[in-house]
Amino acid sequence: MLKEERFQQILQYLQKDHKVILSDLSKVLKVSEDTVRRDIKELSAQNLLKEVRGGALPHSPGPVDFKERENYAIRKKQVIAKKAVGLLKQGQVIILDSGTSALAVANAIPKDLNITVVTNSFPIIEMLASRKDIEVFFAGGKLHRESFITTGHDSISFFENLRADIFFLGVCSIDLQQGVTGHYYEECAVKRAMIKSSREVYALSTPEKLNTAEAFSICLVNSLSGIITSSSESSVMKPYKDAGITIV
Amino acid sequence: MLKEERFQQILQYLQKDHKVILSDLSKVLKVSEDTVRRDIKELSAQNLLKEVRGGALPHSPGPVDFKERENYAIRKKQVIAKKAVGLLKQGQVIILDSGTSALAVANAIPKDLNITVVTNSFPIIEMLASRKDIEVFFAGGKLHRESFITTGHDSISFFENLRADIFFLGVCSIDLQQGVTGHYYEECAVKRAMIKSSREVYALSTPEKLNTAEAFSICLVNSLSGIITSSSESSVMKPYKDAGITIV
DNA sequence: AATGACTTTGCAAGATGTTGCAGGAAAATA
DNA sequence: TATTTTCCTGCAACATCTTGCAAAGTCATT
Repeated sequence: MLKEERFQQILQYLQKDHKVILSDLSKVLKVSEDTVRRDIKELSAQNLLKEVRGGALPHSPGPVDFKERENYAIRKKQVIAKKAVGLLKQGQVIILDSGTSALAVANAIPKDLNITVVTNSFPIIEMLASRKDIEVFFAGGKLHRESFITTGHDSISFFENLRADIFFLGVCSIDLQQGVTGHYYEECAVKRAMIKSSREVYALSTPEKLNTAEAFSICLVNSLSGIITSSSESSVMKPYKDAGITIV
Repeated sequence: MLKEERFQQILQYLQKDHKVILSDLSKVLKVSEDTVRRDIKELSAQNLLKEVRGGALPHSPGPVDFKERENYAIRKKQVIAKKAVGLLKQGQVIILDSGTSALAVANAIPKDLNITVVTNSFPIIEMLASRKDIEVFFAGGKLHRESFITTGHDSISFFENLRADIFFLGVCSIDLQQGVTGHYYEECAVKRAMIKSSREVYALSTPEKLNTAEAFSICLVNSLSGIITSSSESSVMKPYKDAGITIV
């Protein structure tokens, strides 16, 4: 059985019984208790459960189906998120964009990384509110209700006065010719400022967003340090690789 | 049974019966009284309940749930909120502070007023997210987790570049001699900037906050345009009235 | 296939956490 | 004050966790 399979099973049991116990899982999954313990430690680092002595509990014992729905979207993008946080190094300053992909990245930030997060997205603030190990800065500006972010001059100038190590550009359309494009003018303007202020820029993109374009231009594909995607089909990514773009 | 499970159960019983008794819990949870005592001591250290001789009590009377408490507080402060929104005029720019009083004001803003709200409080943004008739600006800065606001240079300079009609100063201590004072240095610094940028400043204060003082000074009482309070007892307010302060 | 770098797994020894118990201290009650 | 109840402390037995290590497995490259 693959490690990821075990992860899924552990989370499933947790959802069903509202707790899991090391010795039980060891029997059911037919691996040693040590392995289960290590699995749980890893899942805990991803904020998917709470590690306790002897087993694990759901992270929030509150209303299950409410959080579940949000978690669903995040879990689907965990492949992307995992790749993204893999790029992070101790003490870095990162910019997190809006969108569920960026939210998944925020959720996946490991415990002991001591990074600083800068964002203009309210959902990300909510996600990181309880993470006392992460320093969080928020870019002020006008509330943009469609994306639940701030935009406008204030937001842009906030990012202009900043130098970040990595910027994770949230879900948007990517096309080799058109570059990266977005739907709202104001939002794209802020994204451009974020790009300018970052040493590296990684676009988070699910495969279906590739080879599509929207109204407003954000940047050319060669401005990107790389594209992070969940796709394993190399055929979709090949044109980008051929164009010299790093695919994570 | 896991230790954390016991914790949850103890808290559950506490919520249901408004008290728990060591000997009872010992029987129900099938552990020794000493263990229950140690559990309660630990929960008490986390401020989740109040340890008393022979058992434990809920920490604060009233709703335990976070959101519930928010609603509860808002309802209590509706008198203040109603008085506050009575001062508003079409098209004005207002600054809303942090705290539940200001949140109650945000909640009470009438539909057709077309005002612009500026704030550094995340709960207020959440409250106003669906109000498409209100233009909302948010002051960026460093996330201050205790109050769920932004603070620091960015936040202050945001307010410095602003001219508001009215500022509703959130819950804080007021005393005739000490003036208006607050608990966190950073928070107070932002409040001072808000005051400077506003034509009128109204303090929102429940009666129990009057004649108390905290560590950091925000302003003198004569810098206030008035105090908005729910108290109908004129005896409490008389010294302030005598000092020439408007009481709403 | 074979190689080498890397990850995963199970094991063992020592460290740490948890629990119930006993004896004495402290607080409430009579 | 005497008595009862509850609380704290230290301790021993036990369960669980951490760490390091070696064997087995995985993967890309040759």
